Amino acid sequence: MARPKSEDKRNAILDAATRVFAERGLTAAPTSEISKQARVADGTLFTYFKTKDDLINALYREIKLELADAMMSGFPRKKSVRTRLRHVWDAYVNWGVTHPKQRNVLAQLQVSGMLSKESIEAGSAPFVEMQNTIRDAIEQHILRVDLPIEMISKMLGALAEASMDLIVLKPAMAKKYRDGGFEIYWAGIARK
Amino acid sequence: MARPKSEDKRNAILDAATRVFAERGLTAAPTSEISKQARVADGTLFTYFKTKDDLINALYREIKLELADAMMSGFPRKKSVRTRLRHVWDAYVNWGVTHPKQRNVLAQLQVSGMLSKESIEAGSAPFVEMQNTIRDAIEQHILRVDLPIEMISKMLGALAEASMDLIVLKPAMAKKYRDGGFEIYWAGIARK
DNA sequence: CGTAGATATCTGATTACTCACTCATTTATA
DNA sequence: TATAAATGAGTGAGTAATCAGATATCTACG
Repeated sequence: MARPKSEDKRNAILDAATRVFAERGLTAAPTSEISKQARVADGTLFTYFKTKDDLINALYREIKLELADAMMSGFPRKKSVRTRLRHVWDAYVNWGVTHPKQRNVLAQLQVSGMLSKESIEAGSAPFVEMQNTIRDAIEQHILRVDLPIEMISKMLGALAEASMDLIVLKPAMAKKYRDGGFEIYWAGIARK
Repeated sequence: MARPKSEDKRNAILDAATRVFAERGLTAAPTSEISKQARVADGTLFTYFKTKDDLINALYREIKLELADAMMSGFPRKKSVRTRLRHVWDAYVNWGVTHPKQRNVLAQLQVSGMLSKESIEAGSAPFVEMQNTIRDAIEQHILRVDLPIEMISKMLGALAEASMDLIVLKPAMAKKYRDGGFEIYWAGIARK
């Protein structure tokens, strides 16, 4: 290899893409604006990502990985189910509130229909540990027996996202929303 | 007025827009494709909606109104809080499942940043009765006192949307998801 | 009832513009 | 010195919106 690709440039492009996508929307954002903000020439973007679609898929994987890192670092494997879920909840909500652009882009990506099967698969891979926690919980009869496993994780995501929306709207109430959200979740899924 | 605009044509355009937006995405959808599917000339679209942006905002209001109709028709004003919320839940979930394109477009619109303040206001106006129900419930101490009112409605929306996603994924489990979703919601917000 | 005129809609070719991507040339690194 | 990356003007494919001419519908009047 005569001249290697630069990891820095790749990251600069992904960073710029996050900003521009968040600001202008996935399809309305011109690649020229992304290369400009990344301080590379228009053509350079295409040596790192063959097409805009490629860039979008790569960005999705990148952000998902970041999120998984944030959620799974310090995961209390040995603690109670409630504690483990609470950890996931807090890490998720805190990440979302502190990374609004990434969260926004992720939301756009998930409804865009531009993600390949492979990207979607790759994106959900880092979250297996959470799935295991929930399986555990069901086997231990801590949760209502009549709830399918996929509901438990889906509802956590839904309520956490809703809590983030509220926190962004009224940051002063952050603690109340974060705690209250988890209370609703836990009371909703746990056995009496 | 020499020649009146036709309500039929307007509706045909809005209908076509729903289909095309759902299929191709808000910004990727060409107005020419919309006029084609509506069986009017390219120019005609612009006598009914000055700009594409106008069309988008009008469509948002239209769909929101439909949804409000579906949710509030047959609303059991005199029944218990639980029954009233259950009515709203079922109507919402059923509408979403039977109107997947409208639901998809609505989701796109809400994160698009293309909606005017007026449209957003107009869109939420028809849902006041639901807000009143929740206010009632809080005053009657049926719900946990520590939950802010905006959380109650936000979480209903979030859990209902999540339930719809699951139903679309596995239609055979529709009843289980719809009932289970509401159970989680009610157990989450109600006093013990 | 029928006709004329006024006015607005309808049409689709055209316009002005934007964008993803290419490519010939220059530059940096193994 | 060989090779790949970097550059940015250029290309072709689209796109929202316009506009001049054709057409439909309304009102007024005989």
